[in-house]
Amino acid sequence: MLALSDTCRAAIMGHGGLCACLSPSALGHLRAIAGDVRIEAGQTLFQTGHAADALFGVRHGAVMLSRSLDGHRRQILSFHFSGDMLGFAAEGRHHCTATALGRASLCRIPLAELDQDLALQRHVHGILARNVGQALDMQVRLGRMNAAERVRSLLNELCSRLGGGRELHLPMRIAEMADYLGLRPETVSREMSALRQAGLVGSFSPDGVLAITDPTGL
Amino acid sequence: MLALSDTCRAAIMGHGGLCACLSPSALGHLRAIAGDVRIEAGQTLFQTGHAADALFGVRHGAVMLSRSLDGHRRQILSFHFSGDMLGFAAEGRHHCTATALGRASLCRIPLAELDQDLALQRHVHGILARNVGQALDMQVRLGRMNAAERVRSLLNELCSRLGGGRELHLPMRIAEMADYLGLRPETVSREMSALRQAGLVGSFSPDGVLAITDPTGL
DNA sequence: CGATACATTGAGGAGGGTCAATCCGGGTGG
DNA sequence: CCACCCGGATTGACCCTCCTCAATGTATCG
Repeated sequence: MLALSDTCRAAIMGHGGLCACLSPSALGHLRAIAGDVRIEAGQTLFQTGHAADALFGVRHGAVMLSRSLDGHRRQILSFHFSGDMLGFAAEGRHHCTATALGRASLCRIPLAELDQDLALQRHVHGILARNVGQALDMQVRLGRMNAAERVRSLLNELCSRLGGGRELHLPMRIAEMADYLGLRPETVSREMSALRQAGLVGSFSPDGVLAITDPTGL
Repeated sequence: MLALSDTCRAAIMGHGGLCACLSPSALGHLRAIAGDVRIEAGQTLFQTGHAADALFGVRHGAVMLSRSLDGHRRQILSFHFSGDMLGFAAEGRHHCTATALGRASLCRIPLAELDQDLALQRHVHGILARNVGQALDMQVRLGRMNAAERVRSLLNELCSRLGGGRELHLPMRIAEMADYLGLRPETVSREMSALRQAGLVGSFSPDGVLAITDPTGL
């Protein structure tokens, strides 16, 4: 098992990552206080309304945050990959549910520990501010983009966040993309087919690998 | 002119307000560092991309945050009323534009001052976390609600935030509601008419006053 | 009193939802 | 090794919600 600092450094994210831009001494402290969590695909890390007593950093795998409306309408709020943080809550209660998209491992930083560390606290504040910015991006997507634009912008986002050049490894299924974009799975599939016919992407293999034929064209 | 503490105390908001839950001594300090800003209807407080060097608290009036897509598609991200804070930015740049809905007065807290005050900083962190929660509410609205549900939830939100019992004073026009809800003005108007015919709301006078006939029915 | 700005209402059309059939790859069991 | 099954992606046909465009109503202001 890799040490916390190693796994977090391994994350490419220049921004948004927790450990990426911490000093060695701060990293040492963080390693001392951070716990370890592993969850299987589909399991939840926390649920809406649960008490929030820790922040989490994704080491490996992918986690999604979601909320459901009257039980059968689901809105996926965000995807979190290696190096990303999640678990921010207001008034001590989680306002969404965190579910693993595949097997995932995370580090766990108790809020009590966070209160002790001023530098870490400021760092987390910056991450939180960026989270707000991403939430606003989503509002524009959901409020003012049509289906084709939504799918393209999602692929763009995933390309830049997951890297991987011409092979985009999607950790989620069409159904999750749809619930993230405010669309139906059929609509997402149709738009993907349109992109394929336009020569921008290749085939979408069932193990989640999508070939990006024309990265700039997206 | 009212003193800062007075005007902020006047704000009813139990949560989300800046001054509401500060101790008298903290309030004194805040009054010492906070500046004063007044803007006319339609004027902007800051714009996307501008350097962010201060937070703002609404004293009187209403302010909206918005972002525009290719110039002619606008998404309104949030409305801010008396007692609300705005101006949170990531990496020192504003990621949206703040526009006054009517004549508005605000207090201005330089970020440099904020760095000095630990208690205030923690307080602001809490407000920021709540802002994230509201942004997630919007994602559910925009992604998974139909037109009727969006309009009703907006009216509900405004009722609870603006108070005023059976007379809801709307500081924005139909066009702004539409750009907030991801709809067209005509659609919002139609849904309002439907609520009127259902007996839930009364007439919508051109000065922005909407009679709430059945507050619980919403 | 006309002019302007905005809300309202109507008619028609398009985008995306809904439902159902089909396809496709992988796993299972004979 | 092959038939079968199963979950999910794909595709098609149809329909409904919301958008679009245009006309009308209405209050405010010069």
